[in-house]
Amino acid sequence: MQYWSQTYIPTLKESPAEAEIESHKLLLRAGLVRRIGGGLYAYLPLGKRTLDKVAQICREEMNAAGAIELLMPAVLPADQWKAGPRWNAVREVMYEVSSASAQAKESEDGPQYVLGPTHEEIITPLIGSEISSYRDMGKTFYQIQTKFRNEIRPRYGLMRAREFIMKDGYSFDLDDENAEETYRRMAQAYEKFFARCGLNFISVEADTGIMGGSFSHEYMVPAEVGDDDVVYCEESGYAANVEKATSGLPPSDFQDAAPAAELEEFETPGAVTIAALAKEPYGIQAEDQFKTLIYIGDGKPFALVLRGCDELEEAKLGALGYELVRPATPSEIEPLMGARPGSLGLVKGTIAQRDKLDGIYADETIRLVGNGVTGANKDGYHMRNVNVERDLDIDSFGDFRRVKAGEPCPNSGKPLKIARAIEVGHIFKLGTKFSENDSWGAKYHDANKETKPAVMGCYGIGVSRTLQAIIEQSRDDFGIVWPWNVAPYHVVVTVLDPDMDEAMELAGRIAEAVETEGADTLIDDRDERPGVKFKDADLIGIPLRITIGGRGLKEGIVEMKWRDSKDVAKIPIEKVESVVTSKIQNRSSG
RNA sequence: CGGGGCGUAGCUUAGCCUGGUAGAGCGCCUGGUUUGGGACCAGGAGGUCGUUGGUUCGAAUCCAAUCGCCCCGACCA
Repeated sequence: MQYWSQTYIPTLKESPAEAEIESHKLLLRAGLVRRIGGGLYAYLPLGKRTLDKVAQICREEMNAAGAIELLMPAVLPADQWKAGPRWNAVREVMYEVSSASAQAKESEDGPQYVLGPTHEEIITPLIGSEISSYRDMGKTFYQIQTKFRNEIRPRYGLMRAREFIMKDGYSFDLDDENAEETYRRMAQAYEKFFARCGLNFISVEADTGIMGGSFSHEYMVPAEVGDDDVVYCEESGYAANVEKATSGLPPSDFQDAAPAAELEEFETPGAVTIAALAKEPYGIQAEDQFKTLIYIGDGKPFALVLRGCDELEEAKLGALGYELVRPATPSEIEPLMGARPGSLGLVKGTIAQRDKLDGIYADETIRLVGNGVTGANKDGYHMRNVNVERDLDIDSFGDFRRVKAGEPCPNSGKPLKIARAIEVGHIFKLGTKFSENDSWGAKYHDANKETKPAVMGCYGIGVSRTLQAIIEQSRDDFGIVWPWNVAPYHVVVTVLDPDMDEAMELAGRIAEAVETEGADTLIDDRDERPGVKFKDADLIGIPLRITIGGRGLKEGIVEMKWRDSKDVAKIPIEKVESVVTSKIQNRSSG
């Protein structure tokens, strides 16, 4: 048990200006965290307690799923990253660490150390050097640790911070089959973990991004303030991150629209946007236009074509196999194509330097366009009656467009919905991307003495982000409404007259009884007015409040109120210990 | 990195446009009256007005630079 006067819970009546969203305001107002710098937070005692609760539940579920906890350093040798497959891609989000004496050397060779943003590059050679027999395969290791990522724009408090707490796990299996079994087991552990945190969440198909690997799922908490868009269908259960989502457009049996008219060039002075061509005097619907985009992949330009009405989903460019991809600049585009952006097209024979293009990729849905319009690679000119097979110079087709709400679900055909969500977990089946490396990978000898790479998976949970996601989802006008399992204290005994020995003794007895049930108790013994105590108890969101007041004592009762209910129960003092403990048993088991 | 906004006491902010040397509420300290949903009275402490430079007799106020924070975008393992 803890006396309020002995701990430190600095609640605020007003929200500091730094906070924009409700969960961030409540983190500050309830005295859980304070900002130290941009994207950097100190956990005050109440925040630390809650963070520990979330981490402990995570630990329990990982252990229950057979994972083994370890702890790796946060300061990592840069050489180990440089030897890995994604140094260049990941470097810009990494903090570099240098000692004063090493700085001169580092300026030439890059940093000597980095702060760990994740640990594949560390655990793979670690386990690789430890394990060499197939008998030792089938292990999953995890740690709960501070991670560092130089977010371009930290925001929303703990939601996207430069330093955050993460549970990262890594599995090493004999083969694909075993790896997929591990993946399923971790997925189940994730479901249990988020459920125990009291979260409403969904798992969605996700893009593997820079991590690579064969497939992945994200755990998403629906919330307006989320950073991700989730595409879903209630009918079929289909759910995917918009980066990954596909729709039933185009239909699987569709055919190219038939060419019907002669290709011709026409003047379009000043019209350099899809919208401009859609207006008079041209009146060409966006659906009937081709959108041509030039990107640079690992230094090599390539072209993309989509329907004018569609947006490129950049994450889908990952399928093209480049390590670093960025949009080309106008000065790169003009000599290549022969025109500035706005007049670009991919009609055969019109591209100034076709041989410089590393590839021309088309979204499948452009096949729906017949007699379309595209740029002529000549400023101020477009071409009409453009047809896909006949006229466009395409190397391959793929899925590059971003799905829009209302499009048919790929499984059920019903309209897809889109919702904002917070990503709180992400699991990947990695395959052998890391383990197969000859010099530092993780390989084992099988029963036939053959050397094989371990089939890996990796599993992340944003522990500190989960904490804030819980608040975002579990609050009301008065403050946080903690789910039982993650509440910093389960019960607050609000003593309205702490000067009365009788009241304080009763509070102590109740707290002792409650703690034997495993419930953490906070006794509000402060010399404050009742209103202040009630407001603070609501703000910090303790699930159960027992109020002891002089008035009630005269009647021989105390009051019991759940944070998520308006009802106040009056309980005779002689029964209070048994009543409260039985209520707690119900709540903590349910 | 591009666009926008904001930096005045621990927190929320007024004052800035139209220059004359800083005010309020909350919080904090002292005393008193209060005591079941953020009390009241009296007194008090606390601010190099983000920083630096410039204009001016005089700068929180005007100008410039810089730093920091917030929002939108880009980015996001």
